[in-house]
Amino acid sequence: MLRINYRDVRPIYEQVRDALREQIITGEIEPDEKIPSVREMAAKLVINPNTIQRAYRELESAGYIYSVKGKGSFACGDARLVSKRRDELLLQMKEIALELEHIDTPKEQLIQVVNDIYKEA
Amino acid sequence: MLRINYRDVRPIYEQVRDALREQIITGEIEPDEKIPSVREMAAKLVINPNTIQRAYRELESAGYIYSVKGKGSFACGDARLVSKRRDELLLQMKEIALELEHIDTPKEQLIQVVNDIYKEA
Amino acid sequence: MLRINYRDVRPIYEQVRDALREQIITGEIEPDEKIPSVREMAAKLVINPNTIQRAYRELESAGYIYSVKGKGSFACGDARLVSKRRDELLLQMKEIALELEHIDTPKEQLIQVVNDIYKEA
Amino acid sequence: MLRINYRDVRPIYEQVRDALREQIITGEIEPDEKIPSVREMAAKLVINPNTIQRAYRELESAGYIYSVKGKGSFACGDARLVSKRRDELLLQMKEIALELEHIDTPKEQLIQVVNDIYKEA
DNA sequence: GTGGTCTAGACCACC
DNA sequence: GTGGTCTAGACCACT
Repeated sequence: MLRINYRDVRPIYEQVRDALREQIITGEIEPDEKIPSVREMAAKLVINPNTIQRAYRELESAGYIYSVKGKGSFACGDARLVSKRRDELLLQMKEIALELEHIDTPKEQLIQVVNDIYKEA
Repeated sequence: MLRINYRDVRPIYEQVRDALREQIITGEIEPDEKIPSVREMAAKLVINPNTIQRAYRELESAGYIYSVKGKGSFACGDARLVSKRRDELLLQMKEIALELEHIDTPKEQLIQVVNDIYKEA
Repeated sequence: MLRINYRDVRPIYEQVRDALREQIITGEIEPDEKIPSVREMAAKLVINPNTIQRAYRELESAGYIYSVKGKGSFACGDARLVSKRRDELLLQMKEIALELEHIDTPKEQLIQVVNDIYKEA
Repeated sequence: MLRINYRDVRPIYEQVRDALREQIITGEIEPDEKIPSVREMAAKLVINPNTIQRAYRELESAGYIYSVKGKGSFACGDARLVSKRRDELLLQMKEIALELEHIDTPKEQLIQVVNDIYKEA
């Protein structure tokens, strides 16, 4: 279940956003399944509704959920959106790596960054 | 030489800003060397002075140049600028790698990107 | 309410920026609450929209608000914002105290300033 | 004598500037005494002349030295300039302390900042 | 001459 | 409607 950790370094809206995204990606929330309304979620977690709305807004613009006026928000099951986002990110990473190489950054430092991320996970 | 590419997706002020930052970091522009005045640069590139000034302003607040009223703008040359920029880039890369990990991208794909860059060089 | 003082030595965009930052930090503007659009604020204060936008742009790059194209600008409410601002101010104070020490200002004068502020409160 | 420390966290121009200011304030360099030209100083310290020029420029605008075209730069012996600068800085410090008090910063933190500065000196 | 601020008005992309 | 970029032209303070 979704739980807020106030000691987390991430802001609350990121915790909500990431948790829901995780549930959608893993299939815990099925495609086109309804997710709680902004008000329900805000009441359940005792959080400002604006914060929930921000999480939903980002999930929608990232293509993980879609909302239907008067009906609510629903999980989006389109795997192609994820793949498209992955390509964008890999391209951005390429450009950053290029500039890092250009200012003589040892390759090991870049590898280190990647390893650190995948170790924590 | 600094040249504007109107087909570039980046706005003009970002192109100017990034090109100058590059020249300062690589030492092409010497420490405390005077850079062209806002009006000179605007005339040379056939761009509105306001647009140049925005580029200069962002470079100043990022610590790459400093401006003196009535005198001009100067490069903040310093060996530490390179490591500062490197830190910026590594942080950006970290954030991108984090999101890639979140959407279940195999670690090997990230390593591949890094390897490709350093192989070409 | 936010009001412009034309006799203030600070430029207009700084007055707007500082006033909004204050409201966000103190919680007068709630987390993720929508703030007036660039055009609304410009109309209300009878100021050019470009000037308002500059204030918003600086607030965004400093992490106090976030803007979404086509939707509006929103406060980045977070308890950590206060401690962030406190760190900024303490750093500024440190630099000023350093220069004061450099010109042989007696330590007692600096302590006096601090005491005066906290006595009034 | 003035010596550069490359391990110092301060940039070179600040080291030069602060060292000269110190010598002027303490009277080691007498009022209206000529200080080395930009080129002489740059040659002696094996530093980019631009960097020396920046140090001199800041000392001039801060009122510690004055330059006469074709003759060189000279120490400024006017104590009133220092006193004026001190007042400016104390005023700035007052404003910062006011905002710090406003966001419930414990008075001890401000005192701490002052103490740290005067301990190092 | 220099940097810096401000206005007025246009255009774009996104929602 | 929204934020964002760009232009044209004015004015100020400082050197």
